Amino acid sequence: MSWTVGELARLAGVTVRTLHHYDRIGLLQPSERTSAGYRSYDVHDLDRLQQVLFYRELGFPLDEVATLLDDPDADPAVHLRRQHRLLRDRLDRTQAMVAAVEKEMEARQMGISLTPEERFEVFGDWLPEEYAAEAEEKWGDTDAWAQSQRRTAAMSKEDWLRVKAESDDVERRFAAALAAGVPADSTAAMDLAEEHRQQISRHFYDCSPEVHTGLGRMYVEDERFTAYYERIAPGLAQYVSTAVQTNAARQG
Amino acid sequence: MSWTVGELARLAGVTVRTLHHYDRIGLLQPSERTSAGYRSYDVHDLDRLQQVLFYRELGFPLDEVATLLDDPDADPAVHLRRQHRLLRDRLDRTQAMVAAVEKEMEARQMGISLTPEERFEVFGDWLPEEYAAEAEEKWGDTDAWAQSQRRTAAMSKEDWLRVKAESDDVERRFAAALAAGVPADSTAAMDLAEEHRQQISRHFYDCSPEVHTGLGRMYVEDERFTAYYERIAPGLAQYVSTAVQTNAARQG
DNA sequence: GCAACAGCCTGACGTCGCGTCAGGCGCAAC
DNA sequence: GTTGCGCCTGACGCGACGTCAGGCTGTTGC
Repeated sequence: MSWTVGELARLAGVTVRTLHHYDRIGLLQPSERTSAGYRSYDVHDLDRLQQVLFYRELGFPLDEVATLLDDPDADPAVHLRRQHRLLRDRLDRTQAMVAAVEKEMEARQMGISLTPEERFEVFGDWLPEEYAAEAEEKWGDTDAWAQSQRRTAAMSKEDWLRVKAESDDVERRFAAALAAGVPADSTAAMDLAEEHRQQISRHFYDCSPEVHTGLGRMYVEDERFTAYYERIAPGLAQYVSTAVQTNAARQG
Repeated sequence: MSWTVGELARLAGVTVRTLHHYDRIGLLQPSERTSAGYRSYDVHDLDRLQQVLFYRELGFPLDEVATLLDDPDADPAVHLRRQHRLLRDRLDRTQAMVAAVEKEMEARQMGISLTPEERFEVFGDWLPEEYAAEAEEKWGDTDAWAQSQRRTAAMSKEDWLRVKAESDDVERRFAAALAAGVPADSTAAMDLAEEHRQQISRHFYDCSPEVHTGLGRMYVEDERFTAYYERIAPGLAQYVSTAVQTNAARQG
């Protein structure tokens, strides 16, 4: 059994142009061409298209989709598990948005209004979806990653909220220290950094001082992390980074 | 209280460039400029930005967001209700995708594989999200729309599935008639069309023969509907359209 | 046996929602 | 008074296609 572009397009609910595009960029090349140059897709191509559409729907850029699908040691089961996780993340996120809307409706009915921070909270909940893929790219082959995957996979939504509350707390105390003018290389700041390290070890993976140093560097080098901390308070990314790295040096 | 671009960007989790862009295209213009030309956002701007981000997250193009927000008789409560609905649609859709992934996992474990149609089913479930906005644009001020809104708002997920199964059935029988060479203006095809009309009346809104004629025209004129029917079978859009319009003429 | 027509092909340019410089002004701090 | 961060306005770039234009192919109807 094989399909022409038009047939596959109808089947999958995309346009012919999209399939042309995927061909051109090498994301999905038909396994055959007829003598007249017509594209001919077989069942494996169809399989791949399904995966592509899945990751695309979840917001992955096409080049990342390509690297995910071309990873030689990612069998179908790996993809299915990952997709399952990503979807659950999305469910959680959507539920959070529902909750936010309901909160606003209630507030409105009671005639009160929310603070600016409260109103944008739901948009700031970065951490899951977007980052998951990149993180795996970088550290997918490390023990830490596997360990983190196992632990977080077993976590319920309530577990997540507890973990998030705990880390929010440390972040707030970091921000307070920064605002109070406490130097980033002071003992107080380093103690916060140490607390941060132990949190990671408890909830995600063994975070040695060396690993923590790497994380600290990333907070100022990877703009995603930088943006995350800067949204809490300007200068916080650099502050936490310094505290973490000084603390690691103290331990070592 | 007012905010500079940078402050608002951090608060809302977007970039300064994004706010510049929204200003340029008129989607969100700061209520004031300082003497030096600096943008100054007040609490209403902040309010509007939140709405913009909400609709954007739900996949609306920015110009549609603008028309939604600039609608004079859409008070905040209307937006909240709509957002609540859109989110519930999204929850359903995501849950359907989770179910699809789990179905695949099971199939894989039992060593069987799904049919191509089954595998793309989840991507074909058009109808809600994307269309909702446009539909309201076109018919938001009609009685039919209000009626449909009231009824569908009260429907549970099971109700939806029942309705969908019913309409799928008629669509399949239309496709079978087309495949069997039954003319679109035959009594058999018109009977199917009549069944279609009564389904709409039962589940959504009073669909008079005249309204049904309009719908029929749309099936070939609006490419979204055309695509929907063409995915079931090539030529089905035109076929259903003709059957519906001939049937309406018979009634009239 | 050939005309008609739907479907396929390859450029190539357009669009949307920003990202990313470049070059320059404003203002608060040291 | 200069250092430096934040703001400004162009202007070009990019990802993921949409949308013609111009031409070949393959099936169907007479």
